[in-house]
Amino acid sequence: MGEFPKEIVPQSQKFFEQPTLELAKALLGCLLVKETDFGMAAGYIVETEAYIGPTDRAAHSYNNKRTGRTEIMFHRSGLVYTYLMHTHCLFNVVSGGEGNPEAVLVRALEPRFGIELMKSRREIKELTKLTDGPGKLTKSLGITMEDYGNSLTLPPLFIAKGFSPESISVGKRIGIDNSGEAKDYPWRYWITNNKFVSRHQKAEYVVKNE
DNA sequence: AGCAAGATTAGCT
DNA sequence: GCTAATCTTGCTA
Repeated sequence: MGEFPKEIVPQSQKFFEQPTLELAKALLGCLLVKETDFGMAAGYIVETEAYIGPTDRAAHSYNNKRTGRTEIMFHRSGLVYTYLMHTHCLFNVVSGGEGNPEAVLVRALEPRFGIELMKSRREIKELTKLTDGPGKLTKSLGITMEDYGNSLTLPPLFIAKGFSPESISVGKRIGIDNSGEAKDYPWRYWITNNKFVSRHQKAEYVVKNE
């Protein structure tokens, strides 16, 4: 780990073993780090969504559906679940524990390290459009399907300790309108007033930290 | 082997 | 707000 700034401290396996809704909140403020041959890029997680497979119609693993794509969700918490959506790779943290297919989708980051590298990958200049969406952040960090199934406690792709947000907003998840009742579950979390979130939405409620 | 759908994005009206 | 782009997965035959 000598090549990383010393403030980058990976989260432990234990961190990923909390209940999925708790983990989705706890991930806010954490640093998502990706290392490649071109260098390291990282950003603070500012927006997440929880997917509780067995009973959540919006989840790929709804009704415990187990396919080549969802297989990793049935494994231990803290692994990488990446999948392709149209032309984009989306990044999720496996949760729920062995045999319980749940996950947290990371939807937006606040760029922190390797910003020039991110800009070159996206071919844009505006900082606020670099990682404000699930497909944008994977392209900026260089996350691909090669990361599928790897552990998030170790390089090249891992989650490190960050800061504790003052306030967390809670709302409905994005882009799942055809998922029946599940579309209204308040399982989207974002750091209140953060300008890097993927979309502005009215919060169902707000959680203040002391 | 064929096909429909999709946890998105960029660009245009 | 609306639509095209673009391609893999998973389901049906």
